[in-house]
Amino acid sequence: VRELVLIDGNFCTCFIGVIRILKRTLTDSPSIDSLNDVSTSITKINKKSKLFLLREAPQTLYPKLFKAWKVTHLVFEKDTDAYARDRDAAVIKAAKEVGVEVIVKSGRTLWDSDELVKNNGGNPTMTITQVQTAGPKIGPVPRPIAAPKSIPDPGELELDFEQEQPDSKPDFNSGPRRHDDKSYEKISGPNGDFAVPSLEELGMQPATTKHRGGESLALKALSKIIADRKYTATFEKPKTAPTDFEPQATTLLSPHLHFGSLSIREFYWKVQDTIASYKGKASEPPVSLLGQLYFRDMYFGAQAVGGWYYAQTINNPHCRFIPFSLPAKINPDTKLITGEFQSTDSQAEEWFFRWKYGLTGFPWIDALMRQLRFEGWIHHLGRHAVACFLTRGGCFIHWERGAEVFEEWLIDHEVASNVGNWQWLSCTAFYSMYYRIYSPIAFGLKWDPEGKFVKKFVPELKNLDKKYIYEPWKAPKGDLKKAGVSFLTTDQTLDQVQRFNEGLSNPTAEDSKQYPRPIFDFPERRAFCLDAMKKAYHVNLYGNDPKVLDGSWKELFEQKEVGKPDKGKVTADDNEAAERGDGNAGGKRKRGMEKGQGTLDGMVKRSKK
DNA sequence: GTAGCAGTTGCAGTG
DNA sequence: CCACTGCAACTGCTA
Repeated sequence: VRELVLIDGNFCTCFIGVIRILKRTLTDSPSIDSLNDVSTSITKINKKSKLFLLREAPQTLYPKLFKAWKVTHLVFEKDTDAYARDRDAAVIKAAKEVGVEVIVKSGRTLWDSDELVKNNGGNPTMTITQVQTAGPKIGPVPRPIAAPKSIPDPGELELDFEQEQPDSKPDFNSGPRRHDDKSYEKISGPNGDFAVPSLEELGMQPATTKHRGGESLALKALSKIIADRKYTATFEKPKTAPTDFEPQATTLLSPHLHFGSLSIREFYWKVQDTIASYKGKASEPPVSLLGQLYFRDMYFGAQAVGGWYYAQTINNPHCRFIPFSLPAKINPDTKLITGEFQSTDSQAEEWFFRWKYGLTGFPWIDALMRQLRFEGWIHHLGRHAVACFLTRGGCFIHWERGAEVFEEWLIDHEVASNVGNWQWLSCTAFYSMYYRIYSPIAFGLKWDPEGKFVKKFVPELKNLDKKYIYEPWKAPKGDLKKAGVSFLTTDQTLDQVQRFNEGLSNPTAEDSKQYPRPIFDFPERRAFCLDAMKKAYHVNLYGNDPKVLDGSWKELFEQKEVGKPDKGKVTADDNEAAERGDGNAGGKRKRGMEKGQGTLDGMVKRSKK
């Protein structure tokens, strides 16, 4: 983990932001754009000023900086991410010790996530309804505040202390880095001017994404959206095509919300005012534009309670335990995930890496994963498709593995939304209709029967007849020959995966006409997953269950196996579980436990019948 | 306390 | 092209 700290001004006000350069690879130029844009904006207000950037972690930097620059006030935005809470607590403590006044403002979400939780009975917000009830209790979303008209001069910028470099491990950027990271050689940057670093300076190759960052662009994009009143007022997420590109069907403003280059209040009120003045019938949450923001607040509210455990299954009381392949390794002392996964299933591992690099042999899935890797953004429904495919609707691989890939590549990545959506799609939290499974063939076909999206991102298949574009393995030899397409062997496919994993090969495979065969028979895997999900729902364990923690969950699943063929029995169990009334105390959820196994902690508060 | 309904966006088949 | 159903079936919310 490396951090860059942004500082401006040092008299009575001090504008401070923190940017994490974390697990960023091929896609990240919006972060750099955002920094440059805010710096330019500051200079426009005061020619002597700009964004002053120091290269050191805030936990170690601030205590020294407070003294060196005689800081009187520290102002920053509240951040409820688990890491950020720890970091900010350390910084606040250091500030208090030297008498620096700390002002924390909330503005990352519509409502302060801790307040939202308070107004939801102290519980994590797990449904959109809860957000829509709890939010307004806090009050209306505040109107955005205009940018300052003046900013004081920066003053002296002398640094009378040594730089402390962060740990070099773990180094998430070692893969895509092309030469040494020069950004940490000097605390005020290579030229001593506190400048924003370039990707080159960080040792990274040029970003492949076409998406750019910065407030100027964000406001322009927002104006354009608002100008289309009908689009803004009648937006319905499920009716937007995940296959649309240039232009995409949704707003593409999420990266700006992530980087802070667009105020969520600005967005909320611009949309709200447009709806208010719209003559026709406007759409409503959850499908409307504002509905999307409510979901974001929902995930932030859930994270605000869960802390570090929100982002993993183990020790998470709100995450259903499902025995997916490739679960995380756990530190037994902290019960936190270590960043590595258990590598005991070689087939699952092969499937995982082929999924990651867009080589599953299912063109719809591969196209989406390549769009993710090179552009850092995919449509929400596209994310659904690949997430369902990796987890409960295909590979049966752990959602944490998918979330890690999204964290690495998405330019709009936020822990709360990313983790929450992976839990949603894997039916481990927020959502439970696991029998609704996306087809890697039918879903793309529904939106894009011509296969334009696939042909754009899987150019190997660009000459293939649309009839086979979602199922090239079904194409007759003649059609394949005409399109110049041939199939990679498994070994060749794995070589390709290896090259991509090392960041070596030209990612677009522009000149290749070779494409993998599908990793598995989808209908077969669909049936397998349905069955496995059903079983896991009946066993009904959550991440904080002692049996999950100590590994004895395995026995429950084996016993389940024995009773499985008798369908009537399962139904009877269901009924009994429902009758039992579910001792649902203190957030410990143990619903529908299997008969004869009801000895787990906290579950046996049977309501008297 | 409970029954019935609805749920951000499934799919395949029918009319 | 749309609306509806059956598939086999989960859970929060509301009345």
